[in-house]
Amino acid sequence: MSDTPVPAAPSSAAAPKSMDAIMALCKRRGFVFQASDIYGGINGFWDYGPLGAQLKKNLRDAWWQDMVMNPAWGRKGPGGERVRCVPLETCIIQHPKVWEASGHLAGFADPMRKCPGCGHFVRADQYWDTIAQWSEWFNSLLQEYEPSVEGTQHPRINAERLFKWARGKGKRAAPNLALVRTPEVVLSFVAERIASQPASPPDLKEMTQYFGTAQPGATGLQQPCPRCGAPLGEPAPFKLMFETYAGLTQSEDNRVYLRPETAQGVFLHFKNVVDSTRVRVPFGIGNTGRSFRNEITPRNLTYRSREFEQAELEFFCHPDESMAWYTFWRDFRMDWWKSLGLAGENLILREHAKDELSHYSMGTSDVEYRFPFTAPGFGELEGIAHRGCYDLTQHQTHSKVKLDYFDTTRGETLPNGGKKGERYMPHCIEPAAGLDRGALALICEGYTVDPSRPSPEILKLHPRVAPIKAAVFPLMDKDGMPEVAEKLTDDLFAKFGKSGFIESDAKQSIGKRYARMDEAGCPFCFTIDGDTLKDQTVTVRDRDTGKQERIGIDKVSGYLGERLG
RNA sequence: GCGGGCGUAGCUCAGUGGUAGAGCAUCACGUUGCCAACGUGAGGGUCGAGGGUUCAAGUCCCUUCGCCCGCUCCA
Repeated sequence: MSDTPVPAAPSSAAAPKSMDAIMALCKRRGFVFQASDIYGGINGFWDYGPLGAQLKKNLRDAWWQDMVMNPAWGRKGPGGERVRCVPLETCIIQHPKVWEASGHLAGFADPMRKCPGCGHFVRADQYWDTIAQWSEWFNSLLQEYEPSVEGTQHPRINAERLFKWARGKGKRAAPNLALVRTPEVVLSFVAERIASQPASPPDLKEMTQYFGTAQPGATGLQQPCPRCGAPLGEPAPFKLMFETYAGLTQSEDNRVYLRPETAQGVFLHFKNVVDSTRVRVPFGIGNTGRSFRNEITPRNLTYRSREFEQAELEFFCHPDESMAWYTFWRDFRMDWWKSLGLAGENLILREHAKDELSHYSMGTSDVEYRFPFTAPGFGELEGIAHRGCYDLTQHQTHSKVKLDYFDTTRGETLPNGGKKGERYMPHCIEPAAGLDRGALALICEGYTVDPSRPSPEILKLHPRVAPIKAAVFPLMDKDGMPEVAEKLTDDLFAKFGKSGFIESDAKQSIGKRYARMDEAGCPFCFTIDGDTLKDQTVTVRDRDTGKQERIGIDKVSGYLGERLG
């Protein structure tokens, strides 16, 4: 160690963490590997190494514990009652009609049109909306039109102004637009069109297509790219759901889909759960599992991958209470992520604007984390959506099975003191978390470079999720210390092995062993030294501060138990 | 899908057509004994993959795969 003064570590806001350094650590220490690595990798798929697998399992277990087994840490719901949830585990492949009912099939099969000029994708069914709202050149060109003849949709054109636009502004805004490339030719086709059918002049849409077409006789009218003006290619369905076949033949009849979200499996069993479990609305059903989306652009390690794991709760309640439950879960989910170490300004709750909501949603919030690759912006960790009664209603309609609920605690009071009951379609609040994104956020948040320490890279994982719970080191590999260390290791394994590794290492210098544990995110190291043999005490070293204290060897498991949460 | 950058040891990277390299890490032995100590040694590479040019390719050309960044997409 040098004696030269070390400058204070820059604050996290001033120096964004290096994603490259985080990725190197992930691979070096076995958190994340590229899937099919030795075959060159496969785009959009990532595997977890030993530490990553355990980190993610700890995150999943924490979710399971805090959302299903002891929901919301025992917080009372809006009505003052205990929150009730039950677990469920549903298949990745479900009946294909499920995705028809949920809207995923239609939504996912949207034909996309690709621009050969700039590679831009446009949804075929939203072409005119897109061009009117987003296209710079279109809106610039629009200003060159004369006002339309009163009472018609047909703008009048002024060939001279359009020509000037094509030679000037158009060149920059829409370099590939036919009108810009060959204005004389295009304008002559337009003049021809107007002269041939004076009774029905071209409207704005037709005119726009003329401007995007170099040879209408040869190609027919084409639709120009909203970005660069080149004629868009043929619509092709862009399927965001993975497909396969269940059965002997690869026929249309046997086509099935890998689920793009776990939630639908839960809705399908709403009635089964009510009928088989003594639950009453309000209650929740929790489900974790893999989902699949054929993302166009997988990016940023596990942040957007094509196979990922969700942890979703579908919480069913009476429509009148739904907003209160929405608020309840939204606030709890934020607190939950904070409790795992994502405290501070890197975590925000973002309420969606009205125009951002799905047509059925009465409110949606995202828990968002400032990842190094999104900074200064944020990336979604979890969405908490008020889905109304949309899903149950959809499945009721498509399956023709009644999914409404008869609530015997509501309705008029009967003469005998009971309630008449009320039949209604429950509303659903859905906190849906991405476990891979969560694990990645924990790694990014924990990753710390402290140049003042001899081992600058530290992974400050919360003890509850840390894959290595503790390390036991004999200071020297002799004089009876290894034997004491081995006994303590066995003891800690028995007590804490279910939630993480207990490391033990006698090789190399103590500093090197501490440093290795810092980088792997191990929160506590217990060191057996010469004094241990005399007075039965060990030193505890804290990962985040490097500070040490001395405790009795018989107090170690209690000490650890308190802090692992 | 487009544009740009990159791909050489576990990690970070050098290598300017002519013998495959360094630091760190890993392992062994010795020394040391509370913060990546020191010494000596060892293992580890189809230079992402395939093809081409050349007497000769990590290096030049083509194709392809993957990662990163910017667009784009994200029901």
